[in-house]
Amino acid sequence: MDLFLSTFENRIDKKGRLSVPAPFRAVLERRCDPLYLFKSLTEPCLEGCGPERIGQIVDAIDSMDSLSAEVATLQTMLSSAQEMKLDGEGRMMLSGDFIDFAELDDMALFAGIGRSFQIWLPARYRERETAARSRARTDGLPSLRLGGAHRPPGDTDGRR
Amino acid sequence: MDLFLSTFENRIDKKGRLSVPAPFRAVLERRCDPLYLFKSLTEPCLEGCGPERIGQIVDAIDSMDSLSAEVATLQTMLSSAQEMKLDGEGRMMLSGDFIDFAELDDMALFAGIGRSFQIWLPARYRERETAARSRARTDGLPSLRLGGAHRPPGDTDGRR
DNA sequence: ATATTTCCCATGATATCCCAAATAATCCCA
DNA sequence: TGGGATTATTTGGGATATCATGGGAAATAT
Repeated sequence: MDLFLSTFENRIDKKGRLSVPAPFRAVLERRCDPLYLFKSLTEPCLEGCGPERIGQIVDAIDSMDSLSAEVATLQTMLSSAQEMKLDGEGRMMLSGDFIDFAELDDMALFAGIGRSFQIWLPARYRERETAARSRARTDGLPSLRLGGAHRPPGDTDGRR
Repeated sequence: MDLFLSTFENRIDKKGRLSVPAPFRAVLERRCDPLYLFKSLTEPCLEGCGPERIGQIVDAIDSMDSLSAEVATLQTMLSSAQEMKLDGEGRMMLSGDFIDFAELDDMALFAGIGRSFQIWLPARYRERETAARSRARTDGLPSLRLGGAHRPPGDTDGRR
């Protein structure tokens, strides 16, 4: 299973183009997946993912009560989602809406978080990162249990 | 699975014509589907879809008690539905009834929500989006099953 | 006949494609 | 292990194509 990991910082040129980091492109290309971006529901950043995540949202909507507030929320995600077409060099064009929403100017930070990634204003991402780390120090770590079944024998605990 | 995603804001010209966003047209053309519009049952907007969705509504009605109130409601959707014909440039003409119902003036906002899309007065759509986002921040996100292969292996859906 | 609607072409704005330069990462051999 | 060479990646800019929009003319209806 290949995942989106690590962070990358790329420039947004004056035409609004932004290179998708080559390792992220490689993940998508291997799966022959197009890239989707949408506005995060809870944070000032963009989320990037493949089609399976979008499909989950569509299916969830179909299986829910169409009058519920939750459906409206999921619809908001879809309405902000775009299939990004990449040019020959692996760049995408960010719409003005995306740029405004994430408050980007000339640099964008890609943060891989496994099955998806986020795009942040670099300064804001770093604030968040230090805040999260200091929270971890005072509040302790969230409980992490790594997949019990497929751990090699001899591995005694699931903490990092 | 190609879907209606993202939002587009287009002008209604003085002849009453409105361009259907090219990506939405592409979805319909690929399937050789005509476009249907009908009045939303629950909100002041128009719904757009292909024939399969209309068929679903018809089937739902057939399978229900024909005297129920729900059937009457669903029939309302069908009776407001129109097959839209597009001109060579991909524009449609909205009837006065549609314009009044969605309270449109000179701009229309298309919001893709997967298998269908909606047409809103832009300002009204934005209110609704803002409300959904603040709800998501306070109430949290609707639970989506993540990670689970939720699709049989070998299913090629979702790829370009 | 008059008002609409449909078809057709023109235009400007914007996205896409294509090639080249600059930067960063990797390799290879001493 | 160091350092130069090679390759991969990111960035820039000009040319081309696509799309939304506007208006005139032809067709249709009232």
